[in-house]
Amino acid sequence: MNSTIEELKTKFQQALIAAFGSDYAEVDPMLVPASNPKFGDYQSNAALGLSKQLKQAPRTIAETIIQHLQIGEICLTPKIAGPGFINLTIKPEYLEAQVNAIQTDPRLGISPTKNIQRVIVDFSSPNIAKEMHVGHLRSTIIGDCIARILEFQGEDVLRLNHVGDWGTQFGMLIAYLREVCPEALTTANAVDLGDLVTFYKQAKKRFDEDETFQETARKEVVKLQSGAEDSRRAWQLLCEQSRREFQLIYDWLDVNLTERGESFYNPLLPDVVEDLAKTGLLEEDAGAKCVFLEGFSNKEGQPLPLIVQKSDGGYNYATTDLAALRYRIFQDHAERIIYVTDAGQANHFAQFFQVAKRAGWIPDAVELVHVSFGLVLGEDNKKLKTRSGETVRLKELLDEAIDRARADLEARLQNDNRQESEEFIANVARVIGISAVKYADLSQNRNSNYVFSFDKMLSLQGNTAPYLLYAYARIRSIGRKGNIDFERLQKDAKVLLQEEEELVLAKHLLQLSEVLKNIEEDLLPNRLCEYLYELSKKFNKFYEECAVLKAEEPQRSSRLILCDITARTLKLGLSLLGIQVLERM
RNA sequence: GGGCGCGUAACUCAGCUGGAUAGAGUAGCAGCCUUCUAAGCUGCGAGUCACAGGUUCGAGUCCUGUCGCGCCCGCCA
Repeated sequence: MNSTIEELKTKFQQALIAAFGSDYAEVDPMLVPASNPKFGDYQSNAALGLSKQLKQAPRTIAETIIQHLQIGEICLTPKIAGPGFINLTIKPEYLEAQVNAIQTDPRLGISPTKNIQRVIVDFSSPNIAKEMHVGHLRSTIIGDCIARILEFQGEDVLRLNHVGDWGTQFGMLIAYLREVCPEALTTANAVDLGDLVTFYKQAKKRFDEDETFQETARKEVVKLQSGAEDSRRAWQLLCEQSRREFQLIYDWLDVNLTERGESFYNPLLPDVVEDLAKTGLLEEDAGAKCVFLEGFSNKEGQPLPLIVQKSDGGYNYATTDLAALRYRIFQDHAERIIYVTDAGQANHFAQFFQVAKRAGWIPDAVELVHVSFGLVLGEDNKKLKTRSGETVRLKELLDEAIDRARADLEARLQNDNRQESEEFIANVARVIGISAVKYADLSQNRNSNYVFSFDKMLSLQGNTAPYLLYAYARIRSIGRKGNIDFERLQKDAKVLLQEEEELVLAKHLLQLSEVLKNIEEDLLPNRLCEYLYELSKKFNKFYEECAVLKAEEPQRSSRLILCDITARTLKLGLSLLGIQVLERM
């Protein structure tokens, strides 16, 4: 199914050619949703822009365009308003036909993309032997959502977890554990991740203070990198331990990822440096091999280098990222590579992208995108920390969301005198808690910092997950009450749009495809949240004004169809956010 | 010193390629349940879009500068 806006765009282009000649074939009809419902559904701003070129008044141009416009099937008679806007209102019959068409379509009228791209979404990426923190939570939630949307659009998506499982920190940690807790290096589960994190902090402190220890740690890195049996085994144990811990979080969040950590690229690092040398970009500075960057300077105004091999011969993250980039392009055949990390790494991405481009490693058809996001702040507007100043453990954060959701639910059950099973309560609390956390994150423009507030995200009012889940549950409740078989409804019933609320709802239902198309380009999940929030509001208004079960036929069936499509749209939209729905709540 | 981002209602935030009178939600006030889940709906008030210039028929949106906040800046990731 073609989207209405696309169809209208084509009609406008034809009208422009008919009116002003083929020179105007490329003119953008500037077709956008109306800025205010009283102006109709869509507006074209083309006449205003053409005024200078045609040396005519915008309103005159608008009239000429309308004379050549053949949209009688879709719209009521266009109206010229203000300085020269062309306002369009979609015909109810056209809307009815569109709604009827999507009703029988499992994809709700959204056709998969025709030019399938190989897309890599690199997200989550926690560090082994460290606790996942809220920054990883944002990356995980946003990355998963983007991956889900691209997958639904039909793209060939590879979700990669670029875990920090390599590098100097392991030498440090292993050396330290050899001293204080050798069993951790030989026995699975000898210590839990929390202890490991403590050891890691102690090791870091020791590393910073003790030169002898630094030397021991460096030797340990060399041992590990050269493949020494016991070091290797110790490293593997640490990784497995962390991996299990991460998996618990991913299970809670319902997130799938393919782990391909930094260590994977280890054998490819020497080639990166060698090939850079061949391009002539590589320089040596203070013993380090580096590429000097364009447009980046240090405090003294000197060009800044991207270091790919340290003076001690070791490699660092820039090298790994370059190796990963080449692998993704030449082995995975990625055409679009999306990195979901915090905005603090913007420099790093701009830098190694630049080097890769100058080295000629990025084919024209490949797009590199850093999807960055702001910090998670506490309600004091500072970086989110526990009261004691520690980073917040993700598991505890999710637990608290679920506990609070449960407390809210139980209070309400008591208030309404409802009896529900423990299983029901536990499930509803879990879904609400987790979705509240996810939705709070996704519903904000990712570029800005985000203030984390349990009270706001779990609130029953406003742009929150519970509000959307409630709208869905309300519809399902109608279905139960009326004993409706929505599958059978599809066969013979037709939608009739008469009341204002019905028209408004139907128009909104038809816009999902456009919204998803935009998100595929700008990768802003908050646009989908906004769409779903508007949908819920419009449904609630409809619910308030239009009785469904008590309506007479054929209105009753027609309204049931609207309910059905709304529910399916909410379910689909929420699933793209990584959020489950509840039949009852 | 440089880079990136942000600055919109009392608070938290939307605002898509520049378009009509800048929108939501919270909080406040006033209404609506014998009716499909009131976790809802309706109404009211609330703004120098940080500031100053510029481009344009038209700027919250683009350009330049200033101020404020945050993050990042050579051998950690």
